[in-house]
Amino acid sequence: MASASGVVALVESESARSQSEEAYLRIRERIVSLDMRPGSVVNEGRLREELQIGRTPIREALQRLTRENLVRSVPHRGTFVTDVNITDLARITEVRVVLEAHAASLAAERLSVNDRESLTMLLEVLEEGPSLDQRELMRLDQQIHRQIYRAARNSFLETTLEQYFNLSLRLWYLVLDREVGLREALREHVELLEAILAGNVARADESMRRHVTGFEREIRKVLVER
Amino acid sequence: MASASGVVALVESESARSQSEEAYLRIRERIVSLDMRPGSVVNEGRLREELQIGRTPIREALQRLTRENLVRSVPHRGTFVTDVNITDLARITEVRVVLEAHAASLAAERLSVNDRESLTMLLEVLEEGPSLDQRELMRLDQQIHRQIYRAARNSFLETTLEQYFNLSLRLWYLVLDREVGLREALREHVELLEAILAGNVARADESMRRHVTGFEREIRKVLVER
DNA sequence: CCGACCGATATGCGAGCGATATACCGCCGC
DNA sequence: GCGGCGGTATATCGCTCGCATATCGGTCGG
Repeated sequence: MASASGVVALVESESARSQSEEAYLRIRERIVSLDMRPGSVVNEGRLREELQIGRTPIREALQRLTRENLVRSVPHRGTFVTDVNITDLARITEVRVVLEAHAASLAAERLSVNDRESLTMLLEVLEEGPSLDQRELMRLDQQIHRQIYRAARNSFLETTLEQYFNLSLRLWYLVLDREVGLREALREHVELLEAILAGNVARADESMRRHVTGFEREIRKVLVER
Repeated sequence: MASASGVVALVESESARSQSEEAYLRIRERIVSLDMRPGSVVNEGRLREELQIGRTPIREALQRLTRENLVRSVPHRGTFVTDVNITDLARITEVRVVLEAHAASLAAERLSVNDRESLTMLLEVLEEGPSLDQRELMRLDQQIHRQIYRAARNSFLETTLEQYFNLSLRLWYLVLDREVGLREALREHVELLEAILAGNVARADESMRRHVTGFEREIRKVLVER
């Protein structure tokens, strides 16, 4: 018995505890990575057979995604993946700028030994940045942001930022194939991490503001010409 | 049939569309107003009979409240109203300060004619502030904040702030009977509204920061001596 | 006195039923 | 013959209900 559950835990180690959580994470991944395209309909029955998960967990996952603005549900008409538009991009960025900057400030202020170590490692990876392709770059960006959220030591801030980050991440996926000028984000990241590691609160705040607004500018460029 | 549903719609006009929503709002109200005390167990069956609502809607409401940190659910042990402590107060305030201030800035920047009118009305009510008791004061504070959220014209920011506001509101209820020095919040409000109405972004930002941190200071005073 | 079993309790999940809103189609009026 | 309208059909959803499962506390046996 114990060994069986041990194996299960091992197999599903990454994904989930409850089926609800599992469904949520997998559907979210699909939406963020554009595997389910913006504006397309979400077919509950189809998800059920594809994920091999019952109706209740799927339903709960969709409700959660609705609250996070990744899907939109119209009572007896259907559920749709949220569309992408420039207005939302601007609104999301508006919030992200102040929250991310604040997180960076707090991280600079409260940096623990462990967090310092993690950020230092990320900085080292950044140094060899030019050898990375867009997907690796994106993955690295994720790690950096999430590590900063953790380092800010505020669980409320962390979960809120996680939500907004996923919304932004989908936008990045949208422009992934057009060689968009997000490589200069590398320099921004270096500056940002150095500021945090130096405990320079004001500069960390400032750097993160530039980074997030720069991100928006680049995404917007590609988005307007669609 | 049509008339019956019409009557129902009339009776429940304010509260809900779906039973899920109804359950959510009513349970949230109970928690925020301390009718369900922090740390107490949430009995699903009891809620079911008290609210005359089925199991699924209650369950969905509780999940939503879990996401908003108003209840905490431990897998097969029970669901509890989230406890209150000074650390959380500090963390919540940390986020609120930057978000509320940003909302105030945006409101000052984007104020529409209608919003201007609403805020002007609230300002007039404020002028006769001293005649208000604590509960009315609290209600007025709610209206002011929510109106500012709306005036900021950013739906993402609005929903996020709504969540944090409810968390804070519960803390206010906690100290409601001790005549706590939140009356000076009146002056802060006046200054805040005037700044927004004048379109003074920097001052709106500044005023809101003072207001939220002042709020925290007062709550904290009462909280530490418990 | 300690450990293991067992019942109580509460949640997680699945399937079906009734309600509802839309879409389509046929009919009526112009 | 064409356009507007009402009725029916269908798909989806919200909710109820019941079973499976996991954890805890108490008790019995060693």
